Amino acid sequence: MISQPRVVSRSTLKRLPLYLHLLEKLMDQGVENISCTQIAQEFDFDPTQVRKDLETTGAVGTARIGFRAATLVVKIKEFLGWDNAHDAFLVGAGNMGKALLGYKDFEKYGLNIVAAFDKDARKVGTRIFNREVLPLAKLPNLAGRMHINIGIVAVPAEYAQGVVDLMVGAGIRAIWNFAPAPLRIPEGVILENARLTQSLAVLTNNLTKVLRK
Amino acid sequence: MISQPRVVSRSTLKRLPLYLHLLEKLMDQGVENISCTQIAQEFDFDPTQVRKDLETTGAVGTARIGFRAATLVVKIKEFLGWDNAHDAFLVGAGNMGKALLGYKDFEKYGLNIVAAFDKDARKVGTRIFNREVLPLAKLPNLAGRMHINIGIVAVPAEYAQGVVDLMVGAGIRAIWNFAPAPLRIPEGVILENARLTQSLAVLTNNLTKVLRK
DNA sequence: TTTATATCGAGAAAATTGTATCGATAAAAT
DNA sequence: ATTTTATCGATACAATTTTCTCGATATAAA
Ligand SMILES: NC(=O)c1ccc[n+]([C@@H]2O[C@H](COP(=O)([O-])OP(=O)(O)OC[C@H]3O[C@@H](n4cnc5c(N)ncnc54)[C@H](O)[C@@H]3O)[C@@H](O)[C@H]2O)c1
Ligand SMILES: NC(=O)c1ccc[n+]([C@@H]2O[C@H](COP(=O)([O-])OP(=O)(O)OC[C@H]3O[C@@H](n4cnc5c(N)ncnc54)[C@H](O)[C@@H]3O)[C@@H](O)[C@H]2O)c1
Repeated sequence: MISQPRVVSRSTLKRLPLYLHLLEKLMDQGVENISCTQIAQEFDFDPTQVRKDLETTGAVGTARIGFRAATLVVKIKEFLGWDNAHDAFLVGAGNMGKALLGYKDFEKYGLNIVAAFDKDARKVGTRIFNREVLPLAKLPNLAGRMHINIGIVAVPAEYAQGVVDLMVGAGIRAIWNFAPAPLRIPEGVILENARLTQSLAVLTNNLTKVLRK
Repeated sequence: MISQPRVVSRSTLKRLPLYLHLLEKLMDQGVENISCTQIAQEFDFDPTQVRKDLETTGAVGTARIGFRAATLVVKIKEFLGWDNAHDAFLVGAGNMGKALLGYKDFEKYGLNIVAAFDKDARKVGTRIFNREVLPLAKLPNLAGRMHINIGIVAVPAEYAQGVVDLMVGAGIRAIWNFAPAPLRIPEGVILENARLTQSLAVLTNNLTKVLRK
């Protein structure tokens, strides 16, 4: 069995997908081996940092050669839980919900959205990117029967807590939240916020500083 | 003039929008003053951390009372550059592009997407959420004339670098990138990646760890 | 009025994260 | 065959970020 480090920093975790995207691109181009130095150059990171990040996945390299790209991809995917797809329910088939439903690459990232839910009667019964839009009332029962672990929240902020409570009650273990609202979850449930506004904040703050000069 | 601290950490910058969302919610409920302790409780942060974050915006509180919510909102928005809207161009009117075009709250966050561009002839000429979809060839000229500072990249990864080069050539100063590709930009241009897969990586890694137990 | 308490603001301490150094090793160059 | 070079892996060091401590202050309670 592979023994993994007990703690991984969030920063490391967030850099791993970057490496993965790069590795897949390079492999398409026929690259077989890659060094931390090369990876670091692509992102303007420190090579040692890359090495440490890769170390957490359990990958081992060889001096003067680097790491085998194929092995690295497998190791990173394993580590992130992207080797087996997790089935997920999405609630809120609005603009963002539709974009997520239409994103084919999620399968590569271990995410398989199997159904959507909405409270809008006009949306219920339609199909979006080949997934049925179901009434919210059906979520608890279905989530249990289908062993759904991941719930995606794409409803307006004021309804987000209600949706989360429903999901948690239905046995969902991990929540990916797109609403800009602080959510309360019970111990043991995983909450991850995909906050676009945080990213935007960094952008506009930097831009403002540059423009003020 | 308000003298701002020279350096703000990215972490602080990313927490500020969280506070802002909370403050706006609380103000709707009639709250006038709020302490760092209260804010910290909402997010499970350390109160001192919140106090330091708020300090960077130039806000000052009073002992035993806390901060005036209204002042805090203004200060944070000022600091993030969300007090005046920045006009932006969006390239790639696909699933994600449409979601972004349809997001009304961006105005609150200082972002005003004024036009969309796409290379797909079937999309060009249509309107999405009341914004025209224009051919890519028109971008350089229009960006200059309209003094566009922000470019949003929502095209598939393999085309992202090309779009960025076009934007930079057109004088765009800041790029918000949604494609999972490492991009090269010249000195002085701001690049911010809105990488959803990073957030997903944290979620699935945590979930995998829990499920393995 | 006096005392208790919550909070700010500043600075110190601790923890975390990132960077540099160095020996070992494997390939390439001489 | 020997030297040089690139890289890994381990460890030490540095920077940053978070958390703790404490005095000052403003309100509320006694
Ligand atoms: N669109 C974006 O680009 C964007 C960007 C950042 C954040 N977000 C956030 O994502 C969330 C969704 O945004 P959107 O643009 O898709 O909004 P939207 O209004 O287009 O869609 C919301 C959908 O949720 C449904 N809904 C509302 N309440 C519900 C409930 N209680 N149960 C089930 N369904 C419910 C609505 O019927 C609608 O279909 C919001 O919280 C928004 O702030 C969106
Ligand atoms: N949809 C999602 O939920 C999601 C999530 C994460 C990341 N992303 C990323 O966002 C980007 C867009 O994703 P999407 O789902 O909207 O894809 P999409 O295929 O739906 O849309 C892409 C759009 O870009 C246009 N386009 C392609 N090349 C172009 C070019 N050179 N110039 C101008 N327009 C061009 C296409 O015509 C299309 O309209 C991708 O890089 C994707 O990886 C999307």
